[in-house]
Amino acid sequence: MNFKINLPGGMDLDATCFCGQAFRWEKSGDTFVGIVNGDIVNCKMDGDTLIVSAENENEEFWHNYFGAQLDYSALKTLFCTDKALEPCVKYAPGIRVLRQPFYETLCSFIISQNNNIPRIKGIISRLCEAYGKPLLNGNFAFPSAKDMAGLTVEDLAPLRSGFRAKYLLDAAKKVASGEVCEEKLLQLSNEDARKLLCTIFGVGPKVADCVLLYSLGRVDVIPMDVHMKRAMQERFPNGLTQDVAPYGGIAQQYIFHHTRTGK
DNA sequence: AGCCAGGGTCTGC
DNA sequence: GCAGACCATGGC
Repeated sequence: MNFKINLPGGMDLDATCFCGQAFRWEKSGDTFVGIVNGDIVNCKMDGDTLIVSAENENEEFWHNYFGAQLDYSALKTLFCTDKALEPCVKYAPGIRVLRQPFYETLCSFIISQNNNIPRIKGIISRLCEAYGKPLLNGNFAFPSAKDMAGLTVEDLAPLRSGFRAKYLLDAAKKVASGEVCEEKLLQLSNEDARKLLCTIFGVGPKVADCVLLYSLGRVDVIPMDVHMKRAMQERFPNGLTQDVAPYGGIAQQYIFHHTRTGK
């Protein structure tokens, strides 16, 4: 099924898919192919319009996924009133923060700890291949919590995820049992949701904040990794402005991408 | 060889 | 509450 989504302020698919927030997108010519919720998704931009080809016809879902409810044009105008933030926005103005499936996001950022992006992608790819549902063309869905809840660390050995394997299994068990679930988290404040996420063995403040921002839509949450800590110290000694703070997570994405790949 | 990568846990003060 | 060791793996 094909449909179009209007994205105010446009989107740079290249920057958005490869700025360290999502790990299951590939570029194929001028098309971007992602695996999302067990669906192979093909995307292309036409001006400010996103053309999506996917089996999942729930337009609401894709609106959510690509943050279509947010006017990035207005956001960027706001961000550029901060002269320290402006160069980060101008460096890759087409970045959007995606709202991704809960369990996949949780696992992905558990895997991300003390790790680099290419290796994160590799581990996730091997996890899907081993325990995810087969899709067309040799693709695999991200496994569900129930798919993984009965596994052992030995079962995860082929992933070469190192010390993170036991963390993944505790996340799988707590999500499969409903002890930690998206429905609960959505009702909680940032602080309480963070606390609940941190009951998972191997989930600390940074991973929890990534889940809050990239899956639960808390765009005011700023995950602080080493790059962001450095960037904030050097470029934003007084923090973000009061006007920007409610969208701090989105500003973070521009800052993170700029400090990592800019010069 | 040593350092770093979108950290967290555990121990000891 | 906070610093430091330790944790697997791979690229540079």
